[in-house]
Amino acid sequence: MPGQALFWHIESKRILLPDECKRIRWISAGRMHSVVLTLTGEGKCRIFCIGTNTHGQCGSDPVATSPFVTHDKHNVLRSVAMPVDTEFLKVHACLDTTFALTSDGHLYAWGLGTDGQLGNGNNQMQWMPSLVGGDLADERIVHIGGSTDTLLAVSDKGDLFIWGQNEYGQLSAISEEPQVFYPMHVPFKVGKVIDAQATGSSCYCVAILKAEVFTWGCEHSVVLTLTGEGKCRIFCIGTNTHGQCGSDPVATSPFVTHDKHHVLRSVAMPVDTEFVKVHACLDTTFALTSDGHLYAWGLGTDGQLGNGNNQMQWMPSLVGGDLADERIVHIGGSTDTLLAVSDKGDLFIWGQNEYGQLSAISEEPQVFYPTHVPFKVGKVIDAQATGSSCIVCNSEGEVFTWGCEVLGFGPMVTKLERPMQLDPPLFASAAHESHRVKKVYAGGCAMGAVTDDGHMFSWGANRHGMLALSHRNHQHFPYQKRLGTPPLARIIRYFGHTMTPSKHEPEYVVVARSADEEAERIELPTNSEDNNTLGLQTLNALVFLNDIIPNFFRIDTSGTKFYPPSDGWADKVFVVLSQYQQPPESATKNAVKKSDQNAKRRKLMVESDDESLCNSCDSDAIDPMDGRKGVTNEATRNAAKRQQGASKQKRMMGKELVSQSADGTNEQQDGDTSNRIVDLLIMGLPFELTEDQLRVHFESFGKVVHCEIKTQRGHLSNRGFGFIQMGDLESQKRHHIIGDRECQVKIPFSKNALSSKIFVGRLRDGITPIELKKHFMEEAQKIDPDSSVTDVYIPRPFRSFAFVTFSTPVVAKELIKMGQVELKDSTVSISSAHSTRPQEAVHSALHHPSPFTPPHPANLPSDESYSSSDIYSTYGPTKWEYEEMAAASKRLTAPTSGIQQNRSAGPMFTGPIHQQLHQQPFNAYSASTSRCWQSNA
DNA sequence: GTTGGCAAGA
Repeated sequence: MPGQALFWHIESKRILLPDECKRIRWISAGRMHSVVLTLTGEGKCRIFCIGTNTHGQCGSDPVATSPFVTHDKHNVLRSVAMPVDTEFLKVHACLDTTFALTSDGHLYAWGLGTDGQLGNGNNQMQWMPSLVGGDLADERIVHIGGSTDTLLAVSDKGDLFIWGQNEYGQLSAISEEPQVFYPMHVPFKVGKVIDAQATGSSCYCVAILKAEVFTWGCEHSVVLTLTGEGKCRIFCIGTNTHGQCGSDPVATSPFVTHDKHHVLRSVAMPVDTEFVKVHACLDTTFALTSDGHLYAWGLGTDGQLGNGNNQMQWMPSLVGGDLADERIVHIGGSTDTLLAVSDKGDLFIWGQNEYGQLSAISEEPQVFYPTHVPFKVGKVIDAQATGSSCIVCNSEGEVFTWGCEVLGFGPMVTKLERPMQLDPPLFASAAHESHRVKKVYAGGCAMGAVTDDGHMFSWGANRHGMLALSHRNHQHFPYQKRLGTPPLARIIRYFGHTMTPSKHEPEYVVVARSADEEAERIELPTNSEDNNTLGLQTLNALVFLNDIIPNFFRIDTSGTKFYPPSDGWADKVFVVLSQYQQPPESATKNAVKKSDQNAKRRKLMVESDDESLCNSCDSDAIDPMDGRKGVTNEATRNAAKRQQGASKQKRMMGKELVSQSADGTNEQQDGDTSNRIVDLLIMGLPFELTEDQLRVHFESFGKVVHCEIKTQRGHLSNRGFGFIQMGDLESQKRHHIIGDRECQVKIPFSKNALSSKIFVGRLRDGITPIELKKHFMEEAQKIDPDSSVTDVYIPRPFRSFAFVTFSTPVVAKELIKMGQVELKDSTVSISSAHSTRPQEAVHSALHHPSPFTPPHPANLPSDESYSSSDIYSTYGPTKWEYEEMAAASKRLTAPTSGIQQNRSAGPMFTGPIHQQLHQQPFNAYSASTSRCWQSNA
């Protein structure tokens, strides 16, 4: 930004930065002066001060020049003459002293030094910047704080240094003198300090004791802090509707956990002792003391509070049951099932038991007191739980799981009542490497493990791609994640937020390999989230066996999925004609002739042939177990080998049967463009991708007429999007993974395109996005059976309106024409959603925080920091999906069971048919391979 | 009673 963008008004004068200063890096304000760190176009650092210079705090001689003039006759500021020409990261101003921190960790100071603020051993004023000495000499300083005359610095190691004024004894840990003239290391046991500040009479710092110090639940977070005196303070932020933030949700607003100055209020703990860990599950919060006592507050409907009842409780209380005489060292559990571990390595569980994850101790759906489980799993060191399963690791580095859904034993094992050990070689990233696991993770429906040599593995239901595996399939075995991108913190975050969304039970379509009655049969799950449609990605043609009804199947507009018959899929058997089984051309033609002359059906067959072609080109979509791989990366190959070696089970893996390719185009397409060849907008491209690589990718789907990647004006770097024009319509409608990124292929905005979004007014409070989606899905289908709701947005705080977007503008148009619809016993109004985008731009320019605002040190990016936006990242669910998941997680439906495991099986009929179709998955696991641990009980 | 985040040629 140009220097002129930043100015001060002093005595009606407009003070400017020199033209060469193009960017602002940091600003800080003292009592009567300010300091700004800028970067020139060449990346040089320049520091400017403005304001009162009576003590030299603006970096010029107050005797030689006017004490107020820090700018020239053109009102352009003069930069402070720094003794080194290096990179500066930060500037800081306290009352009358100024500091600048270099990128190599040296601190410079100038201005008032009467209380030793300059840290140079004396109490003189000094207008020329000088190096701050004392214990900082051999340290790499990363932070400077202090608003008055007491200063704190933090080194890259997290050590804390203090100096300056000590009139109130705030530095009494190091000195009894009223001033400390050199920075001194303070050996407070506060862990790794990441931020430190001081008032006129007190100091505080935020320290990281352990990574677990900050955890988050469904709608709230909890942080454990230490004061300068080493006192523990626990703060919660977020929704307090169930008292999970530790204040009375009735007496106070359920959302306000801070005072009018936006300062958080600490949770009133019943004991003033040292806390070592805080933990949040969905709507309940826990704090663990150093002497092994666990406290809980928040939602207790499933017995999460472990106090014997099912009440909500905002005041922290001691967790009881079998924990009473134990010294607890760990608390885990991401949803409503909790696990605690004692110092002896004993395991205790309580809370929700709807999926039998606690069936070793109880048959009830809830367990209200922590109960010791006598599993023979060795000395437990870490324990976590998803919404339906548990995972522990022991001191030998062995991992055990039990419960429901994906447990890491392949698609066949979806229910275990007792812990079963995962094969250790699954956790070895190479033959010679360690396979000892030291830490396990669990979210709503996925798990993870980290070995003692730092390798990370994950597995579970891959909802919304939350496992960041470059594909959307469930991961049935531990799969090694290459760390770096995305960083560890982010992956952990996925685990923390992977809620199981509610879903209607899918139907199962019985499909036979041939019309022969003896032929093997398989059940295919329908997409319950999409009207029980059956995806066609892996099917070449479907022939209805029992009866032939013309136009029996309706196919969606993209030609990729079947709508269910009017009386559902049940009680019918279908035959699949696979291209691997029969000569494709004649067989397909015969099938068409014999069974159905319908033109739409023929079109489908042509398209589905094409679909299989697409699949075989899409390297990421290919099963790593399958020989036909394209560019499968090494990690995938290793994992494939590992999985092959680790399990003798025959299994069918591969892509989801349910089609996703319909997502490739979105609501922005209008009726015309969807059937015309147009330029396609490709978003989400890897930044390093070249046009040639993009062309090669799209050429595998057909002729490429035009290919272009957009770059910054005057730069070579790719802006992450480009345009493609394909030679034919069919290859235009694809779902693409380029590099390791899932890219969105869209038809660009057309100026005269109709809007697919409506404004819904007069909504009653309490309506959820899920309810809105469901209702408008029904409304949409009355208008166009092929249409659907693609987005629902309810602005928060609730203002009685929402926005609903449909897959086609026709639905929006018709609903707007209707003007209103009945929704849950009330009438809601419908009107067009007028875009406010131009105003939005103005609004944001006026009201958004200035881009100059320096980030809070605690928010600076680092491997261990995370922002709340991480959970909405490319890899994870969108905000709306997240909200939906969070809401849904409160009424978890029965986990997938039985045949649904086939959802992730496929491609169809290229491998053995599932042998155990009609058996319960638990039975499918043979006793001979079972290493199921039995309870002593 | 009109929007979050995403980010969008020529």
